Amino acid sequence: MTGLTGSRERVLDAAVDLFARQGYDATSVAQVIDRAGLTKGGFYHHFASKEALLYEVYGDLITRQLEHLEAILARRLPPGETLRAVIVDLVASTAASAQRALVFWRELNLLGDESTAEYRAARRRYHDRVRRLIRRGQASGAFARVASADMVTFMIFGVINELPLWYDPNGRKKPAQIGAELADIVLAALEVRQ
Amino acid sequence: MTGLTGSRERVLDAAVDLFARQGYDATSVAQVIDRAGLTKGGFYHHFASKEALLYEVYGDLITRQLEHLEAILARRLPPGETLRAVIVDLVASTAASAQRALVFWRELNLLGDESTAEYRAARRRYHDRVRRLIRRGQASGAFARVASADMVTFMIFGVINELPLWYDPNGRKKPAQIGAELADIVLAALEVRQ
DNA sequence: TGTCAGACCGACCGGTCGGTCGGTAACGTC
DNA sequence: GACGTTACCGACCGACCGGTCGGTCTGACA
Repeated sequence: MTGLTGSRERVLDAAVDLFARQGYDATSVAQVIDRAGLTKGGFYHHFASKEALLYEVYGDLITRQLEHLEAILARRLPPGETLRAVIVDLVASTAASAQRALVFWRELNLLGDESTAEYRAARRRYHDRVRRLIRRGQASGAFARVASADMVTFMIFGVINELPLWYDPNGRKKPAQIGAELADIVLAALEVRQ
Repeated sequence: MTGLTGSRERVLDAAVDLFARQGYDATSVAQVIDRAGLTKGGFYHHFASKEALLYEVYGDLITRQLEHLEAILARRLPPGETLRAVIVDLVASTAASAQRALVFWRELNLLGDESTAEYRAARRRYHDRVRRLIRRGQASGAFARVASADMVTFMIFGVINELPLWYDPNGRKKPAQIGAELADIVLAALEVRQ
């Protein structure tokens, strides 16, 4: 029955799972095709290289997240509401693609060549957008200057990047709840008090 | 002149740097010995295997951090001051051994066998101590219940684990300053307001 | 001067890696 | 029913991997 599904997708699914569990380097092409149920020849018919497989695993995850971010920013809500929406959305998309997010975040720092430049740039842009949002909020008085915008940004992405390590899709806490909780802490820290 | 230094140390230094930059799997023994200036035979005279090298890179970092933590807890300061001291100390030791911390944190999730059980247990214990500290602070009313102790803990370790990725030893911000800033945000989030 | 141990050398080993390639079977099209 | 295309097979390749091992050099000590 699985034969009906495209080999491409089966390979991709197997690769995501293995890369997430063992890492890219520690996973051999043989392992991937073994689980996907095809052979070397079949694999290299669909993919140019093992590395191409890795890029495909990344997919448009970061690009999609960036689009979401731009959409939220375009709504021009107050800084607090904007930041909350950004965090909730980012947690949701990260949880929904937890394995891919894990591979993305773990391997991107290792592949230093120009082939990952696109993804790296997208990630940096996401980072910059959030930092600017916080900095502007602080400048306008909406957010407290309890810490630098850089530190707050590192904190937000620090949790979310590690989310795939502890998030359990079958657990009690749903992504929306996790996102809300995280937004609560961050906004509490940034709350202006007199 | 470098010949005066022990080969062991030179190998270890080279390994830390290469592992941090490229990852453990992507680094070959040949690369390490090439940089350290000795040969295969010399390397295997000092180390039992490539994996042994990795354990040595971990060293007693996590154990030392755990000892620091216990010492701080033993002082029985108020929750707020304890948490601040813990964060500042953890940031300081992570920054001081940034490369080792990076390798430790990145590779530990990949090596699933029993050889890393010791390190894994130590890390989990550190995690548990901090979470309990926060939970008790919330129970006693010292900390706000803005979010679950789990989430706050994930946030603290999330930033610190990723610190080696952006921390610059030659940068303006010193570890003590980073630690203080991080403690400020966390404590601001946990501050009880009426 | 003889001896011994530790440090180190470098050729070599079996195995695994990512990747190639000539071939074949199924199928839509005319 | 001939033909091109697409999907796939599996034997094979050279490079490189971690690790071994017989041997050499050197310095401390007797």
